[in-house]
Amino acid sequence: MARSSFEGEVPVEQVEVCPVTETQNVIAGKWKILILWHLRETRRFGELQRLVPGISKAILTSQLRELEKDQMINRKVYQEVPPKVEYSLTEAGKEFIPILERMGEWGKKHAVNRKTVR
Amino acid sequence: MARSSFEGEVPVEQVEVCPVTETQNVIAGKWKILILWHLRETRRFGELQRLVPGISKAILTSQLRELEKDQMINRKVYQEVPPKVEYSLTEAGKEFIPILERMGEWGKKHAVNRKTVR
DNA sequence: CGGTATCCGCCGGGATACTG
DNA sequence: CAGTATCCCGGCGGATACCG
Repeated sequence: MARSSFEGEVPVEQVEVCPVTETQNVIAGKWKILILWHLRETRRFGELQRLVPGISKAILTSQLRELEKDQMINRKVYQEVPPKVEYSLTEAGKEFIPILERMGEWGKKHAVNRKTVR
Repeated sequence: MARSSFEGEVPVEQVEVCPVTETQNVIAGKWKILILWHLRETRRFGELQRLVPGISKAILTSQLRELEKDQMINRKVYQEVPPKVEYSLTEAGKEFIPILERMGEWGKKHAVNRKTVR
């Protein structure tokens, strides 16, 4: 997969990336969709942890950091004691919500009884 | 995560599944989006392998089997020598294409320079 | 309160060889 | 031509303990 360093191979830079797959990668984390969904309203860290049942602090943090890197969410730190951090959607994140809604409609109609375990 | 068998725990069946996440899981395979995209037209196995550069027979087969289980694609076997198998989208699969298109638009606009490696 | 740091298990995907 | 059958590896996600 263009990972070789043989001479004559296509340089990695030239491999064309599919924007659809790139988009999929942005939301590919196990909890990211739920997180984005709840971030339609600004939320604090602990609030998110309550809203996403079963997630640990460590994992929630890593998912949030990745979403932040991909510029889906903003992270606002209030310098006070006790600490307070607020997360919200960026413009890109907001524009993604309609897609989530369409995925939800499709899912209710078609992905109800899926067999593949994942 | 509701995997325990402790008494008093919520039975797995009652755990509410998010239809958006379920939808995400359907297309979560590394090559599935590309495969679905090319299957807008009916394709043969070897054709798909040429259209999805870098995928092996084994992996292509597994991705196709999963898509089939999730009822995104049809698999039609022609009983002849040499073998011939045609893949096509189901109705559910066809209805998913518009979502892929919207993901593509979003991706071209926002996911161009992502930092997260995946 | 909102995080890090560390360790670890699982499984999705890759390589390769073989087949009806 | 269109697949199986194996073996293997990296990395995501989970558990737990500690921190400013």
